[in-house]
Amino acid sequence: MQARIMDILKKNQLSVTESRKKILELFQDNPGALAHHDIELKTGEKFDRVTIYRTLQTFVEKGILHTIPSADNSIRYALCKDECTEGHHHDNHVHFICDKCETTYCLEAITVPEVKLPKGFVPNQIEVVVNGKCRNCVK
Amino acid sequence: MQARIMDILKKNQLSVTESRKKILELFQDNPGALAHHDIELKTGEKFDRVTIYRTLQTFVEKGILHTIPSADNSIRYALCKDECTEGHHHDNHVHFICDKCETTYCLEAITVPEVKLPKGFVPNQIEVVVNGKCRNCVK
DNA sequence: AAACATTTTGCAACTTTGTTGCATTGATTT
DNA sequence: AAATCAATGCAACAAAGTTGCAAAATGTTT
Ligand SMILES: [Mn+2]
Ligand SMILES: [Mn+2]
Ligand SMILES: [Zn+2]
Ligand SMILES: [Zn+2]
Repeated sequence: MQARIMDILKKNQLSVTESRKKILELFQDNPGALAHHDIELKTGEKFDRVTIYRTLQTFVEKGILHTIPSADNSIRYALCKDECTEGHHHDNHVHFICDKCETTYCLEAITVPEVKLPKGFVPNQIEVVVNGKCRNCVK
Repeated sequence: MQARIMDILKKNQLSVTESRKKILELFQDNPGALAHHDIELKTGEKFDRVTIYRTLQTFVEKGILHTIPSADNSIRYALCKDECTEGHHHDNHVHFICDKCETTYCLEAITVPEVKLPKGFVPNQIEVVVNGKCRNCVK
């Protein structure tokens, strides 16, 4: 695990710091996505809020994390697969946000469908976010 | 136009106030979606920020406006079609956010595609948001 | 392993965004 | 036009996000 984390940082030419290690570790240990606020809680006052903002920003730029849009004003972040590189994300999978437990899943196996657009519109990225009950909350 | 606006408010049993009329008017005159901040600007200090928050909230609850998720922490709002009612939205169309001019379009003609989910996940709502260049910015 | 150069961090100060309670104002009903 | 009820604006706050800068940590060179 620890090795994996170092690798990711090294590969992206990022210096290995406490906060970066800890935050990456959080994402590796957590099944779902995390919002800024979740990270603040889970790191327990250990790092400054500003550091967390900057770390997340760096990770997104480097292609280590991707963002998941939402209609509740709290962007969620999740680990990218290896194909993502600096400035070039390829996270074309569907995301699922549970209405009950709020867990956000990367459904890696479900790729986003084709979408036909009106004449003149040129797509760059397509986000598909599904809300509903997750497998733990459905019952 | 003015008639239309009164109708909408009346139909939803909302009292007809300056702010509600003005904000609805904004949405009718604007082709795309608007974020809270846009509305503040376009109404020019005329209404209290709190009033705008509450008006938007009311309109969403009543099925007059729907929200469009984004990954930039600013929810956009757009007019619903007539089928939407209190607590029951049916805005199952694709949204397009232009990377250049930031305009957000409701592509009413494009309905959201089917999405197969893993076993145990029960969908409630599906949001499809496309980023790219709009017909005015492409060229 | 020390000294140097370069990043990253934490703090402070600030801006922006969002929330809540309450008195005043405004809209609707009689 | 009075009475009733709902919506607004204000104040005071809480939460989220930004920026500049000195101090600390990291990586690199000797
Ligand atoms: Mn994902
Ligand atoms: Mn729409
Ligand atoms: Zn759940
Ligand atoms: Zn455009």
